[in-house]
Amino acid sequence: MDEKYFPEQIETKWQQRWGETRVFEAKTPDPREKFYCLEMLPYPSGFLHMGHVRNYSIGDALAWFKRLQGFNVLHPIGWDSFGQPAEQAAIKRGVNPRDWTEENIAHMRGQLQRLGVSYDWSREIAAHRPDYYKWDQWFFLKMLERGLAYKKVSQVNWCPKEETVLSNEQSSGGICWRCGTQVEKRDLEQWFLRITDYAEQLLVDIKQIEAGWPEKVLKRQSDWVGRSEGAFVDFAIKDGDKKIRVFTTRIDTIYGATAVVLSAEHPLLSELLEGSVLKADIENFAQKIKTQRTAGVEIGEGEKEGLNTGLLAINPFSGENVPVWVANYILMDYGTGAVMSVPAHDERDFEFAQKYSLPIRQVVAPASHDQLLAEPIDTTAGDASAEMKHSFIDYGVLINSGEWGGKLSEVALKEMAAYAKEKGFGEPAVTYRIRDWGVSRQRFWGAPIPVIYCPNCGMVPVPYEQLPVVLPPTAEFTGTGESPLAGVPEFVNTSCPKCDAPARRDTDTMDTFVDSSWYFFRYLDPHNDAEPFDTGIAKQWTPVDQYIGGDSHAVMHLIYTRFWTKFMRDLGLVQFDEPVKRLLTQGMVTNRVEGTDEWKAMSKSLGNGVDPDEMIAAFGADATRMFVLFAAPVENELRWSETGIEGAVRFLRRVYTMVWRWQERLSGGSGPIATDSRPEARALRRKTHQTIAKITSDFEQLHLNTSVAALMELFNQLSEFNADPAKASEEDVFAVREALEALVIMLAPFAPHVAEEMWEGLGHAGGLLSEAPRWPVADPELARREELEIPIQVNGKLRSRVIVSPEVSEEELRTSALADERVRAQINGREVLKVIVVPRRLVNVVIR
RNA sequence: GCGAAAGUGGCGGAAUUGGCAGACGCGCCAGACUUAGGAUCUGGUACCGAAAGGUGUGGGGGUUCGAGUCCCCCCUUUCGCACCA
Repeated sequence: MDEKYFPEQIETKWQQRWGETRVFEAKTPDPREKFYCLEMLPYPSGFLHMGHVRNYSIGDALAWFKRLQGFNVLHPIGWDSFGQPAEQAAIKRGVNPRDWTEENIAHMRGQLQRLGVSYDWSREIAAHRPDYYKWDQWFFLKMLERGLAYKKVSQVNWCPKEETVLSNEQSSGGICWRCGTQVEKRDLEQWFLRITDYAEQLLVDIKQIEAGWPEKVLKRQSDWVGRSEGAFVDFAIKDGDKKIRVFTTRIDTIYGATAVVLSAEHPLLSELLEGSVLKADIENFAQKIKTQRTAGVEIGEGEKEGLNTGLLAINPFSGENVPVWVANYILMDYGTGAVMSVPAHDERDFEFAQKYSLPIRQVVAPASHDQLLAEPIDTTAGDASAEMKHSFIDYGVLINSGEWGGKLSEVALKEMAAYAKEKGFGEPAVTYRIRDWGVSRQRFWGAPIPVIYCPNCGMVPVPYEQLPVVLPPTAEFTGTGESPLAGVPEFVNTSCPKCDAPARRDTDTMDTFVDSSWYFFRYLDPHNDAEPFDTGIAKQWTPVDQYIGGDSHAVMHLIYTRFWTKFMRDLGLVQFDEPVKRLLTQGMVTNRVEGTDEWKAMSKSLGNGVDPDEMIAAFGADATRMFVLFAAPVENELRWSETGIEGAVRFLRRVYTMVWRWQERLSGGSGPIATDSRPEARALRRKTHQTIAKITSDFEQLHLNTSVAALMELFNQLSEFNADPAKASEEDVFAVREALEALVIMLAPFAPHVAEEMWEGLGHAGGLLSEAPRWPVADPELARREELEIPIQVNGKLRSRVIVSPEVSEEELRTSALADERVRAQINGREVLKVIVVPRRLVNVVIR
C-alpha cells in the first residue's frame, strides 16, 4: 500500500491480478449455491457510454456481493453484434461490417476491462460469429419443423430510413425503435414466427414472475398481448349467401347495432360489390385509405371517414336489416376486420354515427344491482336515444332487446354468445392484440435464413448438418430495399438439398432480436458445437437470478425472450416457463442538452455525451462506479453532474488514508474480544453491526444508493472515534479492526480495486474472494438499537424524552413518563384523561 | 382522450412503512493551513425570527393522541397506450 491513493496504479494492479488468477471464472459444477447475474448484452457501437457504465456497475455490485456471500456466481458478457449500425457504416463509409464490428468489440472490451467489471471473459460470445448464429439458424429450422415459422404476404412495417421491415414491437407507436423514423406500411412476403401461439402463456405465466419483475413492465407486456374476450357473430348479407363475421366484446349491445362496418382491406369487399353501381366509388375510397396508411398516417389520427356500400346485412338476433359500410377506423388485422356498429354504446361508433346520421338506439340502461333487484326495468319503454349526448359504454341492464330485456350485461354476454353458437351464427371467442413476429430483414448484417428455393421441390430447409449458412465476406451495400445478399451470386446460387438441382438461397437475414432471445443460455456452454447448449449445464445455472437492463426493452426483447424460452421448453431444452426470476429496469443516464433546460439520454448527435474513459482517467474506475451507484436509486433517471463525482473520490481517499494509518497496528492477527468498557468503542461496534445489517438487506432490494450512504456513515463514526493507532488500547484496536474490515469488504461491490488494495494492506493475502463467505454477518444483539429514546408527548406535543432499555415494560414507561419533571409541569394540576403507550415507540399523555 | 406512477431544502435524495422530517452526498457560507487554492482540514447550512419561539413534505379537506406516509377532492409533472370493436 502506498501512502497516497493513486487510483490508476491500484486499478491496473488488481485488474492484472484478477486476470492472472481467473477469480471471476465460474466453475461448473461447484458445491456452492449458484447465482446467475446477467446484464443486457451491449450492441458494439464502438464506445461505452454512461448508460453502460451504470448498467454494468449495478450488475457488478450484485455479483461481488453474492460472491462475497459465498455464492458460485456466473457473470458473463457478450456482444449483440448483428444489426443496422454496422451496415449503415458500410453504406456510408464503405467499411466492411465485420471489420467495423470486430474493431468496436476490441475497443469496448478494453473499456470494460479498464472499468474493472468482474466478467467471466472465458464465456464471451458475439452474435455475428458463425459458431453463434449457427444456432439461430438451428432454432429457426426447429420452428419451421413445428409450424412455428411460416412465410406469408402481409402488410408490414417499413422503416424508410433503414430500408427494412420492422416487427410490430419494433415499431410501436408507428415509430422505428432505433432511429425514430415514422414507419410506413408495405405489402411484402415475409417470414413470421408464431408468437401468437404463445399469447395465452405469455399472459398466464406472468403470475410466476410478478414477484420479481417491475409491475410496469408486466403491465406493458400484458397490454401488448392484449387479450379480449367476446364473441364472433355472423351477419348474413341480404340477397345472397355471403356472411360477414364480426368480433365484439359487447354482444349484449347487439340490438343496438345500426350498421355493419368493414375495414377497407376486408377480403370480402370486392366479392360483395360485384355488379354494384357503387363498386368504383368504394374501391377508390378503400384505395385512399390504404394510401394514407402506406404513407404512415396512423389509424386514429384524423377524422373518421366512411362510405355506405348500399348492401344490407341481417342482424341474427333481431332479424333487422342494417346497412353495410366501409370505414377508415376499422383495423383489418384485429378481430375479423369487421364490426357491428353500436353507436349508443361505443364511443367510436357514436362519433361515426353522428357524422353520417346513422340511427342511435339505446339498448343498455344504467342500473345498479340494487335497483335491478328491487324494481325490474320496463323493457317496453320507448326509444330514449333521441336525448343521448354521448355513448353509454358501461355495463347495465338490457332494454329494447327482445327476450333478453331486463338481463344484466354480465349475464347477457355469456348467454347470448352461447345462444349464437347453439343457433349456428356465432360463438364465444378470444382475440389478442399481439401479432406474429416478422423476422425477415432485407439486410446483409444478420443471420441468413436457412432456407433454399428449388424450382422442383419448392421451399426446402437447409439440412442441419449443412449449418451454419455462412455470410459471404462482403457484398455491395447500396442501402436499397433489397437484401445485399441477393447481389452475391456465390451466396445465392446453391443446389437443392433434395434433388441437387440448381437452386437459390433465401437472401433475407433474421431480426437481431432472434440473437438476443436466447444468448444467455449460450453463455453456459459457449463452445459447444453439437448443440446450442448442454441441457444438464443449463439446468444447473438457469433461470437467471437477476437480470438488469433498460426498460426500453419492456416489450421487445423481454417478450421475445419469454416466447423463446417457452419454445425451448417445448423442445425439451429447459424445464421451466420463465427465463428470468428477477428483473431490474435501471433508469436512464441523462445530461442537459446544451443551451436548454431539457434533460435527455446522452447521445452523440445531441452533443451531451459524457465519455466514461475521461471519467476513469480523471477520477478512477472505482470512484466513477461508486458515484454512479450513489447518485440516485438504480431505477431513477440519473441526471449527470460533473461535481458530485469528486465526493466519491474524497470518500475513497479518506478511507484509504485511514486504512494506511492503521494498517501496522491492525495487521497482526485479531486481538482479544472486546470488553466494551469504553462507551465510544461500544458505540463504534454497534454502528458497525447496524451498518452490516442495513447494507445486507439493502442489497436484497438493490438499494445501492443507501448502501453507499451507510458506508459513509460508518466511516464518519470511525473518524469521530479518532483514536491514535500508536496509543490505542486493545479494546479500541478490536473495535477499529472490526469496523475497518467490514467497511473494506462492504466497499468491494462499489469500489473493488481499492477494496482489494486495502484488504491486502490490512494484512490479508490472497485477495477478497475466497471459497468461504467473507461478507460480514451482523450480530443481532449489537445491531439492535441498544437504548431506546422514547419521546413523551402531552396532548400530542413533544415535551420530553426518556432513555430506557429495550426490555422496558409498558407500565414502567407510563410511570416514568408521568414522573418526568417537564411533563408534570405541563400537567400542572389538570386532569389526566388517558396515557397512550406505544411500546418501544412513544408515550402520549392526554390532559383536559 | 384513456391508464399508471410520482410531487420532500439550492440539487441528487433519506425517513425502521403511522412515531424526533431532511440521513448520506453535492453545492453554498465561515474559519484554519497555505505563495496560491478549483487541494486538504474544522464548523455551519429547511424556512421566518435578534431571540424565545413559530412554520414547514404541491394545494384544500378528513381519519388519528400523532400523517411525508392512510382516505376524499383539486393542481402539476413524468411515463405508457392511443380508433384493439
